[in-house]
Amino acid sequence: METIPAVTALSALAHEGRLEIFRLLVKAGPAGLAAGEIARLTGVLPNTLSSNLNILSVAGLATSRRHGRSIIYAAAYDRMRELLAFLMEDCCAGSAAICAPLAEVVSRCRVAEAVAS
Amino acid sequence: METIPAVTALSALAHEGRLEIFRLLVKAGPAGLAAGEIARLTGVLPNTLSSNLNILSVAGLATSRRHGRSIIYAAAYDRMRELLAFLMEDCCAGSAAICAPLAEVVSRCRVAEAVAS
DNA sequence: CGTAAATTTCGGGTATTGCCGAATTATGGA
DNA sequence: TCCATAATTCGGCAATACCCGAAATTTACG
Repeated sequence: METIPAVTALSALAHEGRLEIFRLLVKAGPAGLAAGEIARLTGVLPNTLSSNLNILSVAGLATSRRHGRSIIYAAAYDRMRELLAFLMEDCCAGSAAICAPLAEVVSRCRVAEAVAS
Repeated sequence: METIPAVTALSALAHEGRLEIFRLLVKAGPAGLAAGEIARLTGVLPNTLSSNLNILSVAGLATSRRHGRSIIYAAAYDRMRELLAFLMEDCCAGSAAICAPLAEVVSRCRVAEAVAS
């Protein structure tokens, strides 16, 4: 991942409301959530939400598809993984002090998945 | 790590110039870099740099100490690790699709460190 | 002391962001 | 067709971010 898209993605996540939206989308999984449902869950106005969903989409962190009258948003797992890889490889360039301890976090994630499935 | 400091850190990194500064600091290691040296390396004006260094410091991503007439800035490895852990655990809450593939990135970082040492 | 060097702080002007109310578009159903 | 629903787009306003030149602060050194 290059610098500019990484900065765009970081900027998209550097907002409390959008971070909450992204969190909801990740929890919802590939099935995603309708915009209206996100508005209901978060309590934000539909137009504000629409703007923030668009920012996440432009940053590549969310995808959208129409389903009847609703538009379903889903987290873009690949993009988020790319962003994390960018940050980690960027950080690890000089030292492993940051990334090496994250091995435990990664392994915990895998365990969580194994338990869930 | 809680949401607010995470958003602050993300916001600090969501800026091309500050991301470049942080990258330089990480590469420089615990020894850090003098503000003037960063200014020379990046070509930004000293006052603009000072402002961005302050933003990184407030976000907890950089530390500073005086050394003679210079002020040495260094990357705050712990804070960056906390931020990455926050993002990964936040992402992994529902699925390992994002974090599990990062195991390879982590292992590559460790190898790099082993080679370097 | 007095001066130079390193960095920060101050003040501004411009650009961007964020939020809201209102209007608009798009879809599904009676 | 007509209406209700879902979501977006538009216009404006307040707040914030960014960058710069100039001045101030802090430290080192003769």
